[in-house]
Amino acid sequence: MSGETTSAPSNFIRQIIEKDLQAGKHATIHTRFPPEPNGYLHIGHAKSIVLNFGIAEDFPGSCNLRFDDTNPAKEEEEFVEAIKEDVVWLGYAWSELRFASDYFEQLYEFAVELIESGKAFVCDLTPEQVRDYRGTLTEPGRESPYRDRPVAENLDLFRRMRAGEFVDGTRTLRARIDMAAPNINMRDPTLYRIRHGLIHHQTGAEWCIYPMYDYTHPISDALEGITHSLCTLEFEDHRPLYDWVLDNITIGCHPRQIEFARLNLEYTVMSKRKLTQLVQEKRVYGWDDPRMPTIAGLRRRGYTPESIRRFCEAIGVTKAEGTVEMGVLENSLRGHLDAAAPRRMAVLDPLKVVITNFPADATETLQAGNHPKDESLGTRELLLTREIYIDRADFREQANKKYKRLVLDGEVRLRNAYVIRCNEVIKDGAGNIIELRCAYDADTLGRNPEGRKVRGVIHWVSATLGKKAEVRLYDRLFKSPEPGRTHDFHQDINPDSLRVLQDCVVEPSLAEGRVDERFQFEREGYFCLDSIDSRPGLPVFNRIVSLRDSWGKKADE
RNA sequence: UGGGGCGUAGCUCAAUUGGCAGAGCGACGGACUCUGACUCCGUAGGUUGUAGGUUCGAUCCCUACCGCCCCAGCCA
Repeated sequence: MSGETTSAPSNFIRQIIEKDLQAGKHATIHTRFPPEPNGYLHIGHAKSIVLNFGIAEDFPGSCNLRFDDTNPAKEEEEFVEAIKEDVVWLGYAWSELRFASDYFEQLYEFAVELIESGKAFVCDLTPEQVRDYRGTLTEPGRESPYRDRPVAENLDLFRRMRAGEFVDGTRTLRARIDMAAPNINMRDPTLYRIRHGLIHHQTGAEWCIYPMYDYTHPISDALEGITHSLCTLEFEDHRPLYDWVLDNITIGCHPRQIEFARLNLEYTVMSKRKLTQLVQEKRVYGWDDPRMPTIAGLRRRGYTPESIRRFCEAIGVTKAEGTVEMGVLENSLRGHLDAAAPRRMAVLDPLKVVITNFPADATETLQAGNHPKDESLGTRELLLTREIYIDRADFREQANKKYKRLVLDGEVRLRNAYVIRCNEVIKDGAGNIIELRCAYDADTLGRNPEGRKVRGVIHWVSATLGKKAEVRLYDRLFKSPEPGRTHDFHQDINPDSLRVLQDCVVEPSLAEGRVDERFQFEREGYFCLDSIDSRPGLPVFNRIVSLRDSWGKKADE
């Protein structure tokens, strides 16, 4: 499934890079995407991926995938693999695959250098004391009593920290910067902490001290020759520390950190903490639940990599934080699939129609184009029989003139087939409509009837030859555009985010569908086979997104 | 109340760095149509957060306010 490639729109980061290139600062551009493997990637990460990999593609240059794996308490191999799969699925190839843990030895050596130059010290304060000494937003902090330890003692203590001589929480390595700095990140930040008993997914039990993000990230970037280190806004305060680290060690590279606003999407949550909760509390079926804003969820839902890339380019990159309407994501999929998806017919809420003047045992084979505007997508055969299903919503006993589907004593066209007239409505004892009796006009295949206009077109499937299917309709996971804005986000969970339709009937050609195919069910939306639950005998379709519907919005029912 | 950021149409973003405030999406209306889709045409929508100042001229420069976001993990 391919689409046209449009070049990514410019943004302030690309402009900075262009200027740096013109100024001769760099020969080529190197970026990186640095996820922490403590959860699955979501659509917000996609924004960063498209930005970083997109820049590497366009300038051109390279982009590494680097796992920021400095906290083994939260990280797992499962997430490493899931993240790699997501990046590949989005259509990108990293230049090099790295782990921050690849640099643990070098990180240690740079820490020794900082100690030797008097820029770092081993601190014996407890976590509570450190918090106390740090001061507040408005008051300066106090210097640690261990701040002026002799270099030799610091060296010895740090070596013994590594050797495992001290208990968790008893000592840290701290940068020696300025406890009175108005930027709290500069108040002698922690560089290393002690963590015994953890099995790191990459380094096993080799280390019992782990470096902090603020120390690890700039060095990892520099070691990889990154030219532009792109991150989200909350790290803006950390940039002085990023620069301080690189300015105070012997390293021949100083990447430029540039911050941009993270993505917020209406009617969903994007924080890993909340997504993890949804999974653990079983509010969804897993990280890949089709209602989740994770890449895995969107993939299972049926979103195409192309549509996600389009979306990321459409929303732009700035420093102004905002919330993007869900419709923008949906439209990116519609735009891609309208051009690319073959059309099919599926009846989601079947109502039997007997075509009384159609021979009982006959089957008429009709040719139908797979796409109204693209003949290259070919044609398929439709099987018309005496008994068919139409959607319950496509019939009313009476309706006003704006309603252009089937009414009693009215006509409608069966998509790709004939015009029928409804002559009789059959009801059960309770007054429910259970069947329609219609007659077809044999002279209306591929042409309009003489002397009258039939405005409506509805979809249908043979009742005897159609295949049973389950269809899952998804709605937004939350009822509120900003879940948890003023309260606990659980209160905003939409109880009707999943509707399962068991008795759907689809045209026979859909029985052979493959998981990676997307279809437009005409007049309904875009659908794909569920990759997990679909079975040969009972296909399960996910509705990726409905068709735009300007009718439903107008007050009618 | 310290520090760092951000305020342009309903949403997301532009505006050649001081020269008539635009686009896409959405909304609304219409045309077309064997998908109430797609496509096409059109309309509405703005005190550029507010108030001053500089200037012939300010979204842009200056000042002061206002609002929102982030920061006091041995998380990232």
